[in-house]
Amino acid sequence: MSKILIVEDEQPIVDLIIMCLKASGYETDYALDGEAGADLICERDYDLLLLDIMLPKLDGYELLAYARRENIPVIFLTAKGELQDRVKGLNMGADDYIVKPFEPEELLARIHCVLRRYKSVIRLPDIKIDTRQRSVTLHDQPVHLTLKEYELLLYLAENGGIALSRGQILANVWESDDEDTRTVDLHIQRLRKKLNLEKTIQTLPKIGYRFEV
Amino acid sequence: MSKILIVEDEQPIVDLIIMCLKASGYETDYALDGEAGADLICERDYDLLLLDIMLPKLDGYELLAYARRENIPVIFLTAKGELQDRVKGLNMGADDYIVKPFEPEELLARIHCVLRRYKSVIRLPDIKIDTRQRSVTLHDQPVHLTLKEYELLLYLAENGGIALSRGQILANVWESDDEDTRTVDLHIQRLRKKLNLEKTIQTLPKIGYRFEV
DNA sequence: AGATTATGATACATTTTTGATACAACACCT
DNA sequence: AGGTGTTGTATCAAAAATGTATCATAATCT
Repeated sequence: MSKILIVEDEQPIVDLIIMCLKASGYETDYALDGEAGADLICERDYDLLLLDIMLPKLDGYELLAYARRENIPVIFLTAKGELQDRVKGLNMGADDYIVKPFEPEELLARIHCVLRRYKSVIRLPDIKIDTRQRSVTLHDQPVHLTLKEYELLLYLAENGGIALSRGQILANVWESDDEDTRTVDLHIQRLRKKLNLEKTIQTLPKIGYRFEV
Repeated sequence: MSKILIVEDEQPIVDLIIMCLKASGYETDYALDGEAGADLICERDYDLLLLDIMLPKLDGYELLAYARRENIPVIFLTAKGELQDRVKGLNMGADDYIVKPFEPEELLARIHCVLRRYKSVIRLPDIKIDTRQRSVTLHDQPVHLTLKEYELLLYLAENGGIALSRGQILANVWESDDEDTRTVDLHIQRLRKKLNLEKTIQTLPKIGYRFEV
């Protein structure tokens, strides 16, 4: 079952949440300040974080950065007045928020929703990409991709069905605006070869490429 | 009418733009820094963004990323010297740019153009054009068009019912002012053949062509 | 009608773009 | 220093796109 970390400095709230989660079969850990939370995030592997924003030592936003690094979804626990916080958190990449005080049912619903929505695994025909492990398999056989190959694959997969110019690809994967280079073509070739994507990655002559979905 | 968000840190420019847009019947919002802009983009639904590049807190490129996520077209407002910015922006997927200071008429023209162009699916009898995919189907069967064929079709479809001279077509699709060439005729033929447009693309002898709608 | 001009159809030559391969530069690790 | 892996450039071959030339056909004009 999923493992959830709670970082929240008010013990009674922590206890309440843990009770709820245990009852629903989730595994839980908790930390009462940001630093302890950060340590746990690094040490262990969680499927979801519940983060208070106002925390001693390290605040929720900083923990959010940790979470992003490890690709763990986050739900913020915000106090009533902190609408701005909420917006900022969502902008920074939180997956949801819940306003304290909340009903246990609502919390569970949101957790369920985020976990379901949060696909660290992208499934394509024959290919599976696990963004948390940064691993790719073809017919369940692991395939080694270099960094650029992996990033390119991800970009293509995320933009499946859309025509992408070389310029766009370069800008987004390489963060370059070079015009006169065949780098993209070469990496497309390598991906096609490694993952049998000859048909899936369509060449659009004079335009660029399109990843068929 | 369309809703447009302006993100620009110079209030006088904002006021000017708002005045223009209101006069043309657009609904407007504005933000004076990148963060406020990001919040608005997430909260509300815009049809178009006008983005300055140099902005406090979050720059135009970052906002562009937000826009891409929500599929909102973007026009950059660039200062005179920033040609590189312009190129980078276009590569990253901006739809147009305009150099400050600009004439209100020009801004309106570009806005109009982008909004029209950004409709991603154009439906014609039997034919569907998806501009995001850069794909064309005839009776739901994909039809392969070359770049020029595709651009020509788009131009014709956008100017349905209007008589177009070869000169106009050449100017708009080929960006050429060649006089003595049969290129247009040839491409019209190819389109007619590929998409059963013998009747739909009317020949206007001594004039040019007209796409019937 | 016959001449003239404009357009349609086809074939082909040219140019441009992409695929494939080899290799050089570079970083990283031991 | 040597080995390994990644990344991008250079080169050539293959494929695709594009435009010209040519001739047939249709429309127009005197």
